[in-house]
Amino acid sequence: MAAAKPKFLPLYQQVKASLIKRISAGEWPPGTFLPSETALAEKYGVSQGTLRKALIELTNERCLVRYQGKGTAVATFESDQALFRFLRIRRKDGKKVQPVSLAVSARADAATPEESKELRIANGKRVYRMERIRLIDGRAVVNEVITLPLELFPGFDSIGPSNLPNTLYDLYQKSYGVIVALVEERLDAVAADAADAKRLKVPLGYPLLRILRLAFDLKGTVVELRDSRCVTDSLEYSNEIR
Amino acid sequence: MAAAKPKFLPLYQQVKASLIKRISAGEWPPGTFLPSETALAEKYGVSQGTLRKALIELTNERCLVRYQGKGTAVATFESDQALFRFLRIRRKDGKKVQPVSLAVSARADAATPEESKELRIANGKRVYRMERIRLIDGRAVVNEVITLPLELFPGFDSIGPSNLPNTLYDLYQKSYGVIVALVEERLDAVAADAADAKRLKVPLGYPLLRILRLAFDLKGTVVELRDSRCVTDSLEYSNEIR
DNA sequence: AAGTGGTCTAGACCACCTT
DNA sequence: AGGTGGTCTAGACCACTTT
Repeated sequence: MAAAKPKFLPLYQQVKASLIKRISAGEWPPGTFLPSETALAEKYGVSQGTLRKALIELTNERCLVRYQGKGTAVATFESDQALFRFLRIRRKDGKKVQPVSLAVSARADAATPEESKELRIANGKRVYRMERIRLIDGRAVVNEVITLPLELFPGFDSIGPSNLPNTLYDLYQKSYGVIVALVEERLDAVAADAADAKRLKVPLGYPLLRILRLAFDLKGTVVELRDSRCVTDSLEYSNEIR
Repeated sequence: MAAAKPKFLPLYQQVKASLIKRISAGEWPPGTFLPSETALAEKYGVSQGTLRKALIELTNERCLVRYQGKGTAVATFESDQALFRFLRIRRKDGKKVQPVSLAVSARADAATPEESKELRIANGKRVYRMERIRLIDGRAVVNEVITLPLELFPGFDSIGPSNLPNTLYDLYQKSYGVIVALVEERLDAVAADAADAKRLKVPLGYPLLRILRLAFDLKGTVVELRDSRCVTDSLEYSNEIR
């Protein structure tokens, strides 16, 4: 292309940024296919190789899925791979687990100072707060509080506590167009408090693995705060660092 | 119908495998530069683009570092970025820490059944076992046991316990050509035992974050087992999932 | 000015999926 | 057979580092 640009940003980065914007805007809903490489490349006025580079980066970032012979689709949270993408809890023998969730409470409320800070919203803004227990093999092993900024999830409080699905990220994406692209987790060891002891049926002071999670969308906005306290008798948190 | 799958390995993957082999063999020691893309491409009889694809993958896997205008070098563990690559422990305010190590004991021994299993070596093979404490801000916060298969580190037992450097991976690489390319960590919460209590100056039963780490080299061989038990009063384990 | 990696192009062919 | 993404090539030009 002959457009003289004072920009330093490589062409494929510009294309990538544009694609992120269009995907975020819902131009291609989750699970649907983008136009082919050749078609997109022509629309953008770049070569197929340049466009491909943008698509490959978005694929590496789990935003797209490419199928040889079929096309390129916007990623969903439905596939098995995606389901376990953010779930680092495993059995100590290495086997994967699919926890069952049990809602304890769920309601809209004003954000606590800590929630405001973590979610990066103004103090006292309205949030939706869910408490739930997660069971593995019928035993309560996770005591969890999930907080959402209501601004990003209008009408979320009209969903009854008992109607919440097991996999929330799929709901966020399908109903609100909120795509969780990155989570940040901070772990430490804590002693079980009275609520933990009651809900998880462990003695007071029992060592729990605490996981504080922040979820970010494609543009880097914080979309969820999650505080999980886990009994790790038969479970462990598994991580790979390359 | 047992359809024999015709193995099709792309050219750039073959080149990549060959480069891994040559780097592992020490043909280009850590920190030194490889021949230029054009030179390597000609030697392999492939196009520059194909060779570049191999180099870029190795760069993504932190095995190489590419400098525009200068060349491509074998990565080391010296840079600040590399130093913190496997260190996920941070202060709770997010600040990085550089722990100081204090050797408690270090000696060769026969592998315990658990060590054999984790290191994937025959039962009773000789290992080198190091116990150490790690201090942050002068306070003992990590109680750690590190086990190495002596076969991979001949003569390691001749290093005195007090001569061990703070950053072991740099030593592995420089003295034994062992490049740690990937670590796998499994975390849980445990209660402090008598040894923990004494060394970390916490009450018996105090909640500790336990990190079991396996380190792998470029070819996927287990090269180190590390069992760390951490006081997380002012520290946390930080992780990002994409 | 020369050499390196980084971007971009255009075209060929291969592997895979669908019709 | 036709379309899709995956690999491979050859060449051009740009950005950066060194001489």
